[in-house]
Amino acid sequence: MKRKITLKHIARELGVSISTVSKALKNSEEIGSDTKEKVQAFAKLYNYKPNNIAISLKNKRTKNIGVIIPDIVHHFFTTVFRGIEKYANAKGYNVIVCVSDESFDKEVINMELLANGSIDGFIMALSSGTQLKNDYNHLKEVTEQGIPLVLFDRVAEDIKCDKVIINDKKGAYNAVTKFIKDGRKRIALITSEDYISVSRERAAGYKEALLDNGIDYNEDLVLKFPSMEINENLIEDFFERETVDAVLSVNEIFAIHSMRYVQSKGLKIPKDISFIGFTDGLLSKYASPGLTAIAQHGEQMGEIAAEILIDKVENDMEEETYVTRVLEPTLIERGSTVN
Amino acid sequence: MKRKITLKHIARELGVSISTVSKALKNSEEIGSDTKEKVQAFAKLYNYKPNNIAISLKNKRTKNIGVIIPDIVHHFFTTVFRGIEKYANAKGYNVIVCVSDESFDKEVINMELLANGSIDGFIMALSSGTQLKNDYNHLKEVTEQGIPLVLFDRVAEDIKCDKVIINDKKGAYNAVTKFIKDGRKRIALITSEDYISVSRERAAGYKEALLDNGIDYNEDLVLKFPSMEINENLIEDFFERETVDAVLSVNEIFAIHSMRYVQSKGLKIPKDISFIGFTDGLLSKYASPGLTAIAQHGEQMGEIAAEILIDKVENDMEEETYVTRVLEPTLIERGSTVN
DNA sequence: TTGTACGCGTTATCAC
DNA sequence: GTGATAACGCGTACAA
Repeated sequence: MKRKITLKHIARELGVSISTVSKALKNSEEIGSDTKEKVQAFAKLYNYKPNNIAISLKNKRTKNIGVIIPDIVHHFFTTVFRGIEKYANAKGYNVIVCVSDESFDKEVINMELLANGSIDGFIMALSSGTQLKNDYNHLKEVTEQGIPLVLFDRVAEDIKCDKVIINDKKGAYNAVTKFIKDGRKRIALITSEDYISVSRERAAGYKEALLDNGIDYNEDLVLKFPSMEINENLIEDFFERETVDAVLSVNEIFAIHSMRYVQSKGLKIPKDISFIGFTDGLLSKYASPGLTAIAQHGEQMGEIAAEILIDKVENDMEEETYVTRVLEPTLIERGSTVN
Repeated sequence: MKRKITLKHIARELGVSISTVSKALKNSEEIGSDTKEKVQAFAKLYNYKPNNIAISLKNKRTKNIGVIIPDIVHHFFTTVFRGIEKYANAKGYNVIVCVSDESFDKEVINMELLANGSIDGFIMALSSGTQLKNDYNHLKEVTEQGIPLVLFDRVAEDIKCDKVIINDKKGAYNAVTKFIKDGRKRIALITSEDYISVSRERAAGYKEALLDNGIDYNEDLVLKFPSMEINENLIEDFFERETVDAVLSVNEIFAIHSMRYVQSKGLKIPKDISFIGFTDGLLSKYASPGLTAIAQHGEQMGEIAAEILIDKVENDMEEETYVTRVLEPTLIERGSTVN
């Protein structure tokens, strides 16, 4: 087993000093060409590579960025992650991922762990636990230490940092407007509780689109799930109770379950009832009929977040100026709506 | 902005030496209780946390594990990752993820980067590029440096390291056996090229099950995609050319596309034609009818891989003994087959 | 042209 | 009980 070789080994072996070796490997002008050659040849032969950790300690830069997301087995987050990883890697950064599992405590623990020197900056989406608790002290502590932070998707108003989001409200607004144009009258919304920032925004867009088109907002047509977990009974109850001809869902899973349920009841999609769902993922694409979806451009979101973060990391400007980039959602039309 | 505080700061502030502070914080018996109290109070007040990088340098242990996977936007890999992350986190390790994007070069670059001190061990699935090239020198170099490596899912015979796989051959064998028991005669296989280890194994199981049941292996019934990319034309040609009453697919995507195509041609699933697909993911669950699937137990796979790796990392035994854990696949029956 | 000395933050050993 | 010193691996200002 050939252990990693260090400058010290090379120096000892060649009978020169460590700094000579260091300089020779950097092709420093100070070093004589014969010594340089000798050192470089030796280094190459033994495949010398500087130790990242030592360099990190010296430079106070790890070239690592920390990503904390609520869930990794989730198409949207995965997509964002790909964007982050792509950009970061191109810039020579590695990505450390921690999953908060929607839990406030895990989010805090992971964050504090990474903040002790392991990373140069954070990119994260708040866990639902954190949004529910509405406690952002862990974020504040990190930013006060001068560690850059970029939030995406699930953000909070009162955290001072850079943010990348999509215009959720507009996405919902456009979807509902399309329903109305298509002649739909009883438009339902399937969502989660309001403490999730994106759900709140989407619900607002839903409501506004209705009102702008002279349709009353009817709370009976809104099905709110207490968590991100699916509950078949609630779906069943809802569709038994209410007659609707269009459904906007804040995520794919809720939409797909609803589609299957109404289909099992003999309704035709999109003739009898129309569907649009947020997060243009695999399920939307492969459902039958295909689910018209509001694309959130996760990959782009990730790239932008990484770009903002790395820029901050590399040019640590003292001034506290934060940007919020708002991406425009896109409606991907498929068989679940008429077009 | 309150920068991170170090032992040195505390020492200077309290007028004691650095080593005294270090010991006091570790509750060392050597230090007087009044000094200890003073130091601990101060450290708490200023929220002192040891610097991970410095500790890593000293201990030659990073408490990071490197995960290199071909693709993150892929349900199976994502599932495995969750298992890894869960176990690693519970053991106090962080996970650095790199995506090889199915490319040999990226795999090599990422691996070398991380191997220079950033991680204590690797968990990875080979990229298709690497399997095609059949070049494993980068893995060899890493293991020869004494860095533990665990391969999962996409492995190669001649790499000396620990491995976690599922019995792909058996999964395919069982699926085909089920088809035959259900009275199916013309059983197709949709797969990718053989250089992908799992596809090769699955094809072998398919063949063996046929032969064991007295059915000739007919190459015309095997549709091979040149890459993991879907190609609608190939599917169309295949089903126009061949009449089949059962299809085993090495992944969900191929299966779903095929199902949609034959449905569009008026065939009924499972009456006229039956489907089973590998990788029990979201698509299988939500297809209509649901796709009977061979579950690969990704999360469990990840946990086992992490367990093996961390065990090796923490008890770096010199003896080179490697294990290969083989998980049993499970058939999840849904509407695409009769049961 | 080469080498010495110091610092990054921490811990362990040994001396006082 | 407390502190000085060395070491982890590297880079660099400064001295020779």
